[in-house]
Amino acid sequence: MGNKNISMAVIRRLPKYYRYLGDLLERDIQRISSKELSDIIGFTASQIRQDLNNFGGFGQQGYGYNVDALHNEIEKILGLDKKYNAILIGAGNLGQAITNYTGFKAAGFEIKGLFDANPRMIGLKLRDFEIMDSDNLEEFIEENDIEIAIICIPKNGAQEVTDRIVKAGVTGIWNFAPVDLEVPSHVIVENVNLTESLFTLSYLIKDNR
Amino acid sequence: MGNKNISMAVIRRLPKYYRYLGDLLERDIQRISSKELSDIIGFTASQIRQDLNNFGGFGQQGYGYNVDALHNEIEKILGLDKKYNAILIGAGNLGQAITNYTGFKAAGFEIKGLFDANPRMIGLKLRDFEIMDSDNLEEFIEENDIEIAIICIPKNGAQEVTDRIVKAGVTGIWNFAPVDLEVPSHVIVENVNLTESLFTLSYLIKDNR
DNA sequence: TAGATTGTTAATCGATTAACAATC
DNA sequence: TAGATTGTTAATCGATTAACAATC
Repeated sequence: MGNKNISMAVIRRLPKYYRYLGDLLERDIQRISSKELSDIIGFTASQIRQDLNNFGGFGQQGYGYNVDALHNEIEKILGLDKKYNAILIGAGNLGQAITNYTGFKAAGFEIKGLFDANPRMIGLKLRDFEIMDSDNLEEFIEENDIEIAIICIPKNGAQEVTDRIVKAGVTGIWNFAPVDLEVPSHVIVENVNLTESLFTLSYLIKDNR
Repeated sequence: MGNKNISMAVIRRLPKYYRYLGDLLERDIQRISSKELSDIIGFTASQIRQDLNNFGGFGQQGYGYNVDALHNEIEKILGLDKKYNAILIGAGNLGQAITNYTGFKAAGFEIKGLFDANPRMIGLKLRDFEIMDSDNLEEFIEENDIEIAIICIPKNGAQEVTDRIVKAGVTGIWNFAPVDLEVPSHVIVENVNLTESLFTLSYLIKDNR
């Protein structure tokens, strides 16, 4: 498990490389040097070469990088070629928006079911799914080999639900609840904390005006 | 404008301090040392003291920090006591979820209007708002002293809309479109890039299993 | 006062940038 | 081959951690 300790700073730049390389592909650009990529992506050429060389020597001296090949390499590095079964917990406004989010396909995440604790939500249809009762979470996770859960419930129930789904076998969580979930070390949590983002914006604006 | 160059690393920890201090307040805890806070928040005590001392000496030797006072200080530092007029552009799934998001009040952001470019959306009611035509963006921004825009439109139109609203007076953007917007230096952009977050999760899971 | 804990300086660690030999 | 650009080592910069005198 795991490569030779890639730093989080590097990991968080990978999706950006992937996106910019995708843009270049759309514009039919075949080849790019670290210097040219630097100009459009905003990292230094040196950093780009350092970052990429954590994973392999994808370039060629005197030439640069083949856009398509590098795009493919990063796709593999990010694990976008792998498939994962996922569920979404909390079918409120945000949960519904996330359910309709088109980015899952690219990441190989397939939502297999939606859950909510609110009796008024249970049974409602959203996309191809009937919203299920959170009581049945464990059973569903075990029967459908669910690895990933997307948590879109309020702060309060989040830790309890996390404990249950982790016990049932979930090893990755995309967490939209504004809490730092406690999980065993084999479980990965990626947080999207809208409040923290908004407060950061507030700070920067105040500081700016 | 601006303090003595606070690093982004520090700024992004501030909302977390604020949140944990709020939790302590709810539990009626009056006083906390950097060591105790370290135990619950996960930063080192040393880092906590360093961070806070960028903004002032809020503690007292031999005592620690008064939770309520510190919470208030950080509130001011984050600019949560200030009011900002905002609009939301792109009233699709995500835009609707964001519109209903309760965190704005805490940040002092008041949504004054919703916009969409899709003729089928224009005129529809969402919360207290009738969705307006994006054509009227400039007029509305100028007449209502809008400082902040929340961008929830697809990647493609985002830069064009940004150029228009910045010209009309917007100085802060909460951007949910998966693009790096180009803005003049007086404009602040805070990105929430769901795809980048999801891809990071994908990497970590792949690397983990 | 004695004990506790801050504020702050100094030391360490890690990440970014610069430089350049290797090589296509 | 000559020119360009990588891969990689070394230098720098910045952020985190440790240490401790100041002080409540």
